[in-house]
Amino acid sequence: MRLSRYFLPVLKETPAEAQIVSHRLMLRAGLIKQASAGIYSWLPLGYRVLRNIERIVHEEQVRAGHIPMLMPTLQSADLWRESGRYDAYGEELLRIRDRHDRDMLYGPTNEELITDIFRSYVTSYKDLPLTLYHIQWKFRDEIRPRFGVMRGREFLMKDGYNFDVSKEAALHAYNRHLVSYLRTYERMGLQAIPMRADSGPIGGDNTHEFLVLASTGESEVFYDREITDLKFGDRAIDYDDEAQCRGVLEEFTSRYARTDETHVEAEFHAQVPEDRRETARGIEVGQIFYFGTKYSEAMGATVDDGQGGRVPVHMGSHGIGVSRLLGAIIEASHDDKGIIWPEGVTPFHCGIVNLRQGDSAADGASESLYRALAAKGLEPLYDDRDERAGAKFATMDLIGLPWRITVGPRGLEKGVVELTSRRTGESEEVSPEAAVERIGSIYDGV
RNA sequence: CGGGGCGUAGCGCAGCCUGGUAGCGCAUCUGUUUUGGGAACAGAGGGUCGGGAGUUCGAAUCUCUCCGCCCCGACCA
Repeated sequence: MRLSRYFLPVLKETPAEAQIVSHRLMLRAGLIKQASAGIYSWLPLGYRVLRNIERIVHEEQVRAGHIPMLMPTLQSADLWRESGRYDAYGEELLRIRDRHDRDMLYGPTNEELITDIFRSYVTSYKDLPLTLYHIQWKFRDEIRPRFGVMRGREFLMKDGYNFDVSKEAALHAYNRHLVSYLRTYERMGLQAIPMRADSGPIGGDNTHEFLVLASTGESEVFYDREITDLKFGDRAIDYDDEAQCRGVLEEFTSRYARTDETHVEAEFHAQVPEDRRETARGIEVGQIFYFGTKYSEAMGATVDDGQGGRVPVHMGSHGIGVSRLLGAIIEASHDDKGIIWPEGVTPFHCGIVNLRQGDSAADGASESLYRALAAKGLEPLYDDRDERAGAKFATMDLIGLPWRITVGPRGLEKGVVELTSRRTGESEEVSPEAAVERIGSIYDGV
């Protein structure tokens, strides 16, 4: 993409309403624009990151054997009356009436819809196990939206639902989700720690939240410092292997890690030596639940058990806050100049800064770099504006592309361009061909 | 919803207390000189001062009312 033809409204000054760094940077870098309280438009650059996060979530879900689909945002109140949640959910549920005076609602979650789909078609244990998921906009009419996309009212969420014939099978689904979530967050450059959580209005008694440590997080967290040394990495995993999935769960959840909702000081002290006790703040970026037959019983989702009877299916639900992840990633990865995108989610693979627009050598070298990167399947953002170098660097630093190639007449006389890491700030002079190779190899396997 | 605050040019703000018909910085546009970390000079455009009502000869300014937004608290991906 050529910056001169793109739509990237960066702000030099910080908008007054933004309190936390990720919100400020999202506004300044031209990622989002507030439409009304807790509701945002995704501008082109922010949309690219959102789509990248979505893509990673899809890839990891499919890898775990889960099946993508799409359910509507607007739902009939009738299903929610069936589950009992139409009245139980409270003011966060946005209730809407259509022209025929039918009660509708903007879905805050989808247990009812998915259970209705399931019971309409699935009648045999032979069709299980089954996990369906979608990535769809949700609406929760928060009392006080704040922190930009971190606590919006409208937000994009991946929510998945597993259906299993027994509790044991459903717990494997739970473990499988935990493993796939660990992989998902790591691909985005995040460390998200599973912590024992509270079930809230979804219900159920087996649940973990995934927390990204950040000083601006809304939850207070208590954990054993050893947990932060755990990495899932690129280990091979067979998602159908129950023992393997359970092993990962045990590895990542055996140490003390809880949010303020479930924290018990005495247990914390008993289980963790003093020098490893950490108290910090965290951003919740996902949650997994096993809730048994709560919805299947209420809504009659049963299957033949193979022995002539019918049993309600065991279910769980699993969520990843896709739009919130942008905020979480920025909170975890920025400096005083702007965002630093992890390679996995960056909106463009690298920036090209032409220091002397209009200089035929610099223009020509920039153009050929641009084409060479594109030929490798990479998408560079080429700042071809007739601006001074400082302004171009400031823009690149703000929007946070992890790599930058700087092209100028002086370097070209020596046959080199400058390759700079946004994260470390370190530069090296290499030939244009070597720069293309290096960027290509960085993104191999990302 | 309770408490606090804000709404004036695209953005950030001053002006309001003490009424006299709107200003600063950045951005934008034109021109010239510039160009290796947010350029300089000269000129230009852009505002029914959130909406409505009232007081007044006269309202951004005072009063009432509605709307929107932000912050602190109770709720949550």
